[in-house]
Amino acid sequence: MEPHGVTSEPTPRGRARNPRGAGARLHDEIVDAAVTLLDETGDPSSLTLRGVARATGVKAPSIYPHFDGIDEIVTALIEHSFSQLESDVSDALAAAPSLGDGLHAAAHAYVRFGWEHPARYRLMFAASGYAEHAVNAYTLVEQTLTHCVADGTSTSTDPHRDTFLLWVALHGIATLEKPGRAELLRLGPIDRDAAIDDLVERLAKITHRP
Amino acid sequence: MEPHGVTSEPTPRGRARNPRGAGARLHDEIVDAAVTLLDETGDPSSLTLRGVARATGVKAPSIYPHFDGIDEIVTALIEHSFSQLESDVSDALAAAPSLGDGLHAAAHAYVRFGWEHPARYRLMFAASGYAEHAVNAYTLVEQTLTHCVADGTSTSTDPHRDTFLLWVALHGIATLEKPGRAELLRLGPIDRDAAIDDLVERLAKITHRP
DNA sequence: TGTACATCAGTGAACGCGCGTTCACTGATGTAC
DNA sequence: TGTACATCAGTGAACGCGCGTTCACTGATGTAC
Repeated sequence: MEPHGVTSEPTPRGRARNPRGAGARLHDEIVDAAVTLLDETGDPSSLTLRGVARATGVKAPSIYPHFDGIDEIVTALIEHSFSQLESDVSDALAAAPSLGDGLHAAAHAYVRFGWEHPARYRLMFAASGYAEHAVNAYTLVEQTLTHCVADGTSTSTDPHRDTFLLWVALHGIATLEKPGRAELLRLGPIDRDAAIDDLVERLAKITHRP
Repeated sequence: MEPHGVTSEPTPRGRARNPRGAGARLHDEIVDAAVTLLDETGDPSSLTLRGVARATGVKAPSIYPHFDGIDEIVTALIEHSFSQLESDVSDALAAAPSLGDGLHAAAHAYVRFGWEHPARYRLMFAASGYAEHAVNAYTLVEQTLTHCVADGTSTSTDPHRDTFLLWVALHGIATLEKPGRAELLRLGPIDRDAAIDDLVERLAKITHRP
């Protein structure tokens, strides 16, 4: 039993103070906490300076040595998320046994990111400055598609444009959220994974399936 | 000249008190003000009860006889917006000289709504309850596509699924915001209106152009 | 080796602000008699 | 027709809350001598 009215919380949330030279560690802990907070609440308005501090296990003023305000934290969160998305996509491409497989795998990886982190995915593209980041994954796909054309896997006559169409469509399916939603929409059962494959084939003009 | 320090604002924002039986008028004025506020700020966090009251030209407590809180206002805003989107799409369909033209026109109308009201469009689909509303525009398109198949305009073998693919793709291009963004993205000049036509043709399998 | 001091990571207390919500009110307009 | 009253649309003042931001501080750890 605790003494009356005393709830024991000596260390804040189990976070131990960082050792001497490692103050910079808190910087990354703050970004990680913000990511988790957004993923768990699903609500961008939960990203307040005090809220992120709480989630990090630290008091609000401790944020300032690392970030000038919530906007800088959000910027860091977005940057972090884009590089995660980019490596998801490039890993999927790299692991595939063929170029055609690679395009399919990359598309699934891209959409999966959106389905698994819907609030974060939305925030990434809601900000006006997503341009530079998005371009990386984009050019990766465009190059692959160009190779597919050289290779005979695709009959695209304009890989640049077709990559754009594919990207736009994948972005759409990624933001219309998870499988299971189709039933909710009373559209009858639609296999969303198969839909991704269809989009790849029709928009990137992949002729023979893996 | 005004007397010292006195800014003349006798009537609040030019709004005149509603006449006797017409208290319900304020209900619609509040929704309209919320729509305008969201469209103009582009920021869903601007939708606070006090903010909407200000935009309506009324004090905060005056909201309560009409709405229980900001959530009810947002619900009304979303409903209003979906019926606007739905009539945009069905008007475009109705005005077209042929079924194939109709599909193209409907697609453009749909995407235009997203481009012209980006924050509102996002909010409509961010809410978890968009299902029932979205289904209306969806079935309208599905019926048209089915007629296109009967008609020979489309070679689709599964209009239900292809409508889904088309919708998803249009949703994608609608949320990636306005033309002009492509240059910003350093993707080179991509004609976004032509992209919409491409999506319609490839995903709804429209064979002959209007 | 001991000790004074500097540095570093982070806290506590306080502030002003806009928010949501309540309650009693005001003043114009319609209605009963 | 006149007058008392009810109703209706909306306001003013106040509250507690979480927010962002500031400032002086604490206490542990490394460093100079």
